[in-house]
Amino acid sequence: MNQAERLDRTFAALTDPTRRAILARLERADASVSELAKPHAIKLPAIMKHLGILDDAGLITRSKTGRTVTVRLSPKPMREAMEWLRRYERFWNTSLDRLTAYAEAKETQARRSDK
Amino acid sequence: MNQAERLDRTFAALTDPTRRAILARLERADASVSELAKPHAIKLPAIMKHLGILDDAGLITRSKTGRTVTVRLSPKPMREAMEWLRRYERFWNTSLDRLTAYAEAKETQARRSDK
DNA sequence: CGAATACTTCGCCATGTAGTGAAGTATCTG
DNA sequence: CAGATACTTCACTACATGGCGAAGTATTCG
Repeated sequence: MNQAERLDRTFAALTDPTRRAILARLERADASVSELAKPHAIKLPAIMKHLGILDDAGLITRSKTGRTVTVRLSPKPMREAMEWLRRYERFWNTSLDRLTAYAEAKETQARRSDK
Repeated sequence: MNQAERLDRTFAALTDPTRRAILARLERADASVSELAKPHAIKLPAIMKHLGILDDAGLITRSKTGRTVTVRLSPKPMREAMEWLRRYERFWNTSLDRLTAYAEAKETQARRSDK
């Protein structure tokens, strides 16, 4: 799986509020499938699908002991996602005036080189 | 729109590689719709949908001058997304954490079996 | 053994996303 | 005015996601 695909799956996994809640819960401590399901109003099969998506994205690992499955956080892919976002830091730290000035300069430049 | 919805839309917008490429392009300079479309193998209507999704997520703004539309980056929602991810930094940075220790053990194990 | 527990899988439906070709609306340009 | 340019919208197909109830598989308890 390449970088683009990993980012696809990671961001996709993070789009759902139930999945973000599951990750936030796992940040505190490992949990079983039924413990993860308890706070949510949805049925187990839906939770299973969410766990499948989180697993595919590499954000959790699962291990079975007896009949209970322990889910653990494995947040490395989130780091990659965050590093992708970090590129835009300068935009949200720069004042709007400077940003607009920069944009307008670029636009003028672009028009000139077009002709 | 509340925080959860904004995160939903932001992460959803970032799942698609075409949209991430568009954002990366806009990071360098503002662009028209057709300029944004040029490097991609898909047709204009598909680009329009991507722009609609980026717009709904608040990641771009569009302004029409004559018949050309200038697209600008508006990355504030990305900051919120990044701040959500920052919570997990300790997991990928703290070597004393038991989960990280577990992950590293797994990795060492994997490397050993790779050789 | 039989029942309860903890998941897991199955089949189904509704909705959203990603793409297409075709047609429509403005706005320049010759 | 006619045609090219720059989008925009429409109608449609295909597939993934998110949910359900029902049924299945192990494991543990009484």
